[in-house]
Amino acid sequence: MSRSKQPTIDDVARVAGVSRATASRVINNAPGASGLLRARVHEAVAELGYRPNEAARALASGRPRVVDVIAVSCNLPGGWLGSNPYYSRVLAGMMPLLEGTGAQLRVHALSHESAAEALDEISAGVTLGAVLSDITPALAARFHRLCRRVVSLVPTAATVPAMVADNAGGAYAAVTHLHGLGRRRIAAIHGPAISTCAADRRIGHLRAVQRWGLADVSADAGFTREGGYQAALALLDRHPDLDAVFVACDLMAAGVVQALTACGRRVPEDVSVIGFDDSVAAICVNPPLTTMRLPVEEMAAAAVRLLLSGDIVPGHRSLFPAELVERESTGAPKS
Amino acid sequence: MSRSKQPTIDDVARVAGVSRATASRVINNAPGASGLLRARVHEAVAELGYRPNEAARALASGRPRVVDVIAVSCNLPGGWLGSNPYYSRVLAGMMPLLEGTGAQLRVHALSHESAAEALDEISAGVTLGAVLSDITPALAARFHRLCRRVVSLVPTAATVPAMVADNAGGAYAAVTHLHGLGRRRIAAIHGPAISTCAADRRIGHLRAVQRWGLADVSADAGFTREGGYQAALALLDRHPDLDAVFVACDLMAAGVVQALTACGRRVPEDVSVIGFDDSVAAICVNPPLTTMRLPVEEMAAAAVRLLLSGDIVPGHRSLFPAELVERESTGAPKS
DNA sequence: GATAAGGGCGAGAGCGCTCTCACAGGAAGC
DNA sequence: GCTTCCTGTGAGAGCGCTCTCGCCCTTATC
Repeated sequence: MSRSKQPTIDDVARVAGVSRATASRVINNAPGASGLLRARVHEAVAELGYRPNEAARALASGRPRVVDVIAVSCNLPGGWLGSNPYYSRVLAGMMPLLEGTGAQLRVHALSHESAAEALDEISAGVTLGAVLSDITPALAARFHRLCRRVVSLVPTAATVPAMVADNAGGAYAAVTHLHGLGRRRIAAIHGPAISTCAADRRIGHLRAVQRWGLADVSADAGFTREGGYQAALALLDRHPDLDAVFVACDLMAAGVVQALTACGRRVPEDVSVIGFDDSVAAICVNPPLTTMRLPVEEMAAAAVRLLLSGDIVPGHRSLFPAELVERESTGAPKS
Repeated sequence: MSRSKQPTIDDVARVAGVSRATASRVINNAPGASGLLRARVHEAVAELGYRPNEAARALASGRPRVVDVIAVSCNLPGGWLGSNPYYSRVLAGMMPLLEGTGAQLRVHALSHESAAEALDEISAGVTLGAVLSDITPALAARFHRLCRRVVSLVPTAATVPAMVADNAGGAYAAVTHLHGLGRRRIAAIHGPAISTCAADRRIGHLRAVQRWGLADVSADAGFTREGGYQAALALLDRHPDLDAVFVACDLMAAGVVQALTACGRRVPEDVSVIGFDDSVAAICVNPPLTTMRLPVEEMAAAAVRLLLSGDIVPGHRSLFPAELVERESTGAPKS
C-alpha cells in the first residue's frame, strides 16, 4: 500500500535526530525549539516529503479544522443548487479566510427529507462550526440545540447567531426607489412563503407600501423565471395600469421583464422593474436589471470569522445592508 | 468542555455490557455479532446519544471518507466562483451518491497562485480522491503524480482519468445546427485560451467550419457577458453581414445578443445566436438562447462513482455528449 | 561556588476508534 | 467420548499525532 510509504512524524524525528515532541513543535510552529533543531526538522520534512495526517491531528488535539456549510433545499424546486450562483458567492467569501488557518470546508447539500438525520450526524462531528446557508427556522433551531457553534446566513430562529442580509430594508429601499422615480402603481412579486428571506422582503415591501400610501398589489411565485413570468401575466391581467414591479429575486424579475415585453409594455418607460440579489440573471436581461445587491461574500466571511474566533454569542445578529445597483430597468415614467 | 461529555465507544460498550470490539462490530454493521448483543448495543447507542468520532475512525481504519472537489480559478476574472452556477451543478450531481456512503465533500477553491502548494497539501490528505472541476493541465498532471485517486471533469493531461463533456462535439453540433438552418456566414466567439474547455470548443468549431466549407471568422473573449458584448461589436464591425454566431458560453452569448440588438440586428431573424452550457443566463436573455447543454450532474456523479469504486485507471476517459436545447435565438434567416 | 530559576528537550501517555488474534463454547463428525 | 471446526466474543495492539511532565543543562543571583 502507498499508505505505509507515507512518512510519519516519527520518521521526521528520526531523520532530524530529535524527539517526536520537538518535531511536532517545529512543524506546528510552537515555541520551545532552538533555531538549530528547527532547521534540522524542516530539512527532514522537505527530504521526506512529510505531510501531517489530518485525522491524527484532529484526534490528538481535539481541535477541529473543519467548517461545515449546510444548505437544505427548501426554496428552489430543482433542489437548493441548480442554477443558483448564491452558494458560489458564499464559498468564495469563505475561502480566503480559511486559506490561512489550514481549516477546510465541508459542504452538505441536503434534501429536506434527509436533513434532520444528517444534521444530527454533522452536529456530532468535530468541527469549528457550521454555517447555515439555507435552512428552515425549525431545522436551524434543532441544529443549534445539538451544536452551539453555528452561524446562519439566513434569518432563522432568534436564538441562532446570524449574519443576515437586511432583506426587509432592501425591499423597502427598492420600493422607495420606484416611488422616488414617480411610480405610484407599484406591484410586487414575492418568493415562496417557506423562505425566510422571501418573508422578510415581503415585510419590507409592506412597510414601504404603508409609508408611501400605496396599494398592496402582490403575487406569489417560486424563485424561478417561469414563476415570475406567470405571476407577471396574472398581475397584468388584474392591474393593467401598473407602472412598476418590485420582484423578490432577479431570476423571477427576468421572467417579469419578458412577460411585460410580451404584453407590449416597454421597460422601463411604461413599467419599471427592480429585482433582488444582483445575480447573473440581472445583466442578461434586456434591459439589464436594477436590483438590490446583497454583500453575500462579506456575510459568509463574517460567519467564518466568527466561527474561527470561537466566541459565538447565542442570539447574536449582524445585519448587512443591501445596496441599490442601478441599471436600465428602472426610470421615470415616459409616454 | 463539552468534549469530555461526548460519549465514546467504550461508554457504549460498558452500558451495553459488551466489549469495545463487539460494540464496534454492531455500529459498523459488520458480521460476527449475535442478534441479542446487537440489540443491546443499539439500545446503548440511543441511550447515550453516541456518535462515532470521524477523526478517530479515519485514523484507525486508514479508510478515507472524504471526497475533495478542487477548482482552481484559471478562467474567470472574478475567480472561479463568482457568478458561475456550474459548480452548483457539480455539487448537486455528487451529493446523492455520497449521502449513502457517509463520505463527505470537501471543497477547495484555490487561486492560481496558491494552487500548487495547496494541491501538495491536499494530495497528502487521507481522501477517497479528488475531483478536479477546473484546473490547468500542468497542475492536474502534477497533482495526479502526487495522488493517483483523481478524476478530472475538464480535459487535462492525457494520463489523468477524466469524465469530460464532449466540448468539441458540442461545438461541432452547434455550428452544424446553424448551418442546417441555412446560415452561411457563421462567426464564432471563443473563450480564453487557458481554458481547456474553450480550446476544445474551438476545435469543434474549426472542424465544422472545414466540414461545411465556411470561413473561419472568430473572436476571443473572457467567459464574461461584457467580453461577449465587446467581441460581438468588433465582429460586427469587421463582418457586418454575418448571419449567425456560435458563442462558447451562455454568459458571453447574452452579451452577444445585447450587442446585436443594440446594433439593430434582429435575433434570430437577422442573426441566429447559439450559446453553450445551458446556464441560467440562457433563459434570461431575450430571446431565450438556444444552447448546448452539458450533463454536468451526470459527469460529476460518474466521477464520484469512480472514486468510490476505487478502480481508477490512469488515462481513462469517458466522453459525455452535449445536447442541443432549442429556444428562440436560432431560426432560419428572414428578411 | 552553591542555589535558584528558566528554557530546551525527550519520554510517554493518551485521543477514540478499528482490526487482528486468541480463546471459549457448542455443533458436527468419526 | 474424542477431535475438528465453526462462530461469537473479548483483549489488546496499534493508527499518527499532541501535549503534559519532568529532566537536564545553561544562565542569573547571592
